[in-house]
Amino acid sequence: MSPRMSLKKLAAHLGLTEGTVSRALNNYPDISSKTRERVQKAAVQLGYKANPMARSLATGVPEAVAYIMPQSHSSISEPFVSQLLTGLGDALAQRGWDLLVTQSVSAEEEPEMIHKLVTSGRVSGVVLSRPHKQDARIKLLQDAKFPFIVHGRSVRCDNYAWYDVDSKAAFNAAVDHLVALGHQRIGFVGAPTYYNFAQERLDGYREAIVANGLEPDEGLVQITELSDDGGERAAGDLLDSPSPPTALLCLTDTQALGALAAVRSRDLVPGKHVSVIGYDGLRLGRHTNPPLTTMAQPQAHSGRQLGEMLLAIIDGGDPREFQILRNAELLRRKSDGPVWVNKDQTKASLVEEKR
Amino acid sequence: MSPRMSLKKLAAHLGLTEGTVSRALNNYPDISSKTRERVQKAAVQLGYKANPMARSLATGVPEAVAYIMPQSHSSISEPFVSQLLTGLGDALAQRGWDLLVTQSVSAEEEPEMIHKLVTSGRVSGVVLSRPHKQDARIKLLQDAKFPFIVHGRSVRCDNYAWYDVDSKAAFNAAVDHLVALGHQRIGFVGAPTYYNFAQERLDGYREAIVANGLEPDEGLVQITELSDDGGERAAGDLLDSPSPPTALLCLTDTQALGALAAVRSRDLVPGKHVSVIGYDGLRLGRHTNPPLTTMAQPQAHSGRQLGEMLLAIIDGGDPREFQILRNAELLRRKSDGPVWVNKDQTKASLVEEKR
DNA sequence: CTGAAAGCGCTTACAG
DNA sequence: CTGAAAGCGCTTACAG
Repeated sequence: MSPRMSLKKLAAHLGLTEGTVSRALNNYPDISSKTRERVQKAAVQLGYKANPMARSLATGVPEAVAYIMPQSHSSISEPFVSQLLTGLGDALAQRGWDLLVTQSVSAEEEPEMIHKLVTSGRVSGVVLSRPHKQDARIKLLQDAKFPFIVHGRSVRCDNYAWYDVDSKAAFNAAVDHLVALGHQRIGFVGAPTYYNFAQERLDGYREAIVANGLEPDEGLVQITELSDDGGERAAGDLLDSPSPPTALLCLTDTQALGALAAVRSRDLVPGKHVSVIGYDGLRLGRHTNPPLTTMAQPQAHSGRQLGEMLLAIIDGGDPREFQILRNAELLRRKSDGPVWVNKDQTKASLVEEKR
Repeated sequence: MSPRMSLKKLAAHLGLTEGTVSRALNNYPDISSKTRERVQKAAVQLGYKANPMARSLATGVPEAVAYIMPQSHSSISEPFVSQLLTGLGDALAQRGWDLLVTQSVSAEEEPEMIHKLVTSGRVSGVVLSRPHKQDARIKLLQDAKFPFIVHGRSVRCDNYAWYDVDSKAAFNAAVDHLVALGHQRIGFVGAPTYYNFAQERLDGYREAIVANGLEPDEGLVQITELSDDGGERAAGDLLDSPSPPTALLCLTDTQALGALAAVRSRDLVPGKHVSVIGYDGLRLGRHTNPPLTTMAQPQAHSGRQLGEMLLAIIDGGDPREFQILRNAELLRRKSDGPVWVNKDQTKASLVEEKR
């Protein structure tokens, strides 16, 4: 490792001034193509790369972007962040930019953290995950006119950039599917609705219940935490109720894992006695008992898209022109099936009997 | 958002020079406590924070560290990187440092990438994952005398810092456990041994086979890729062999997921007809069919430890003093059990019959 | 087309 | 104890 190359050394080596070398390297049009080539060749030969911090300081443009990690609720569904980071990193690498990862200890500190990030001058933009319905972080970023993009949407999402999957449509489709299988009592395992995606999915569920001419029953919806344990508890409560659902629709695959456990622990067979459908399309759903039917999000690459859009916005693009809505698709594995009807006992009485 | 505070403005506001204010902020001893307090109070009031890039440029110490993401082989086991990042971030946050995340497209580019990182001056240290037996990246970092720590170890690991779990001991324990259950033919589902952990675990397995007085049989070891599909194929080959194993020891939980599938698809019951043991202790193992017995790594916090150790090394600590070896523990769920013996047919003939 | 100079926002010897 | 100056490694008007 030679003692780190610098502009000064490179310029001296070439017998030029630093300014000229810098302009040659940055492809300024007013440099003769001859010296430009000479400079660029020498740069690669001597392994010269401009120090990004010095450059950022001089240009005022930090060549980095920050990803705010969501606080994890469950260690299970985190393949997402890894995939997202990979995609983001790819997009940034195209331009030689860096990816910073930050997190806040608590939800309350998030705005404070965003503020620091924005004023710190370390990054040119940020990507947010899992927005709340009313998201203080988004407001902050907007007020500061700071480039950002969100993975998901808040309620009012017309005036910023986002990438999201249509939760409502997905839950419509899931309900339709279950109804087509004969289910009339469909339970919903949800999460606190300050998360906008939790609200959207609940809305999608309710909407489809009505659209299918079923009786809405608030006793069929359970709000719980975003984890397998939460899903297990909520599903258990639903199954133990006087007139239990014959199908369980869960907010996430992680919750659905718990729901499967709840079903099994009552000596019922998921996919036979009780249908269970998750959302996310995590690969690990192939290995559950039984394999989990789920509304699968479109393949990966969301990270890359987010990265590219954010870059475009940093370049001056209008955030409102970067709004992508994708669709989830039903991925049938083995945890759903026709409503269970026994000769002389209904599903409800079967559950009754098990107690 | 007021027009970003600067040292200059703060100094003007206080009627002091930038130098004095800077020293007061950085707790130089030669500043009167009176002005120090006055300055620090004003700084918080006006929300002044030194620009990290400018500061790094001036001090020569980049206040950031890079984590090199391992190329992912499977989207399943990635909860690790998320947890690791969280821990690392926590450790760095104590000092107000940043966490950069990078990745290489291919294994061949890794050294090149490391080189760029080191010479770029953006970070003061790096953390590496999943080293190879002979790891070019480690050599590079050592030659450059650049602070780093590795999550895992290469073969020669006496002269740098690392955090690892004792794979060999874990696989000894797993074999002992299976032998105690009566297993004599224990299959091994592994991965390419350029990964040092793959080699260590294989060594641990072999060692224990011999120590338990069993006949080593290379026909019982299968090397495959680090994914559920890989595990499924390898386990399938083992089960379909003329004299199949009665137990399968897998390099990772992800592979074990595939092994479970292979067992089930042959109408055998994991934990009854064939025992399957994984390694990692992923929570999702609670939801497999049946729940996966595994050698569980010690609880989280490895990220935090790695971060703290790296910081200590950057501060001038001797890397050799930062080497932590932890132990995995057998986490029995439901995929292991006594060797299967039927009245009039052995396990082997049972498999035979299934064909 | 290239050079000389100022500046980005800090820190840190060096004086006094 | 504080001020004045130089410097970190770049970029970018401004001259010529």
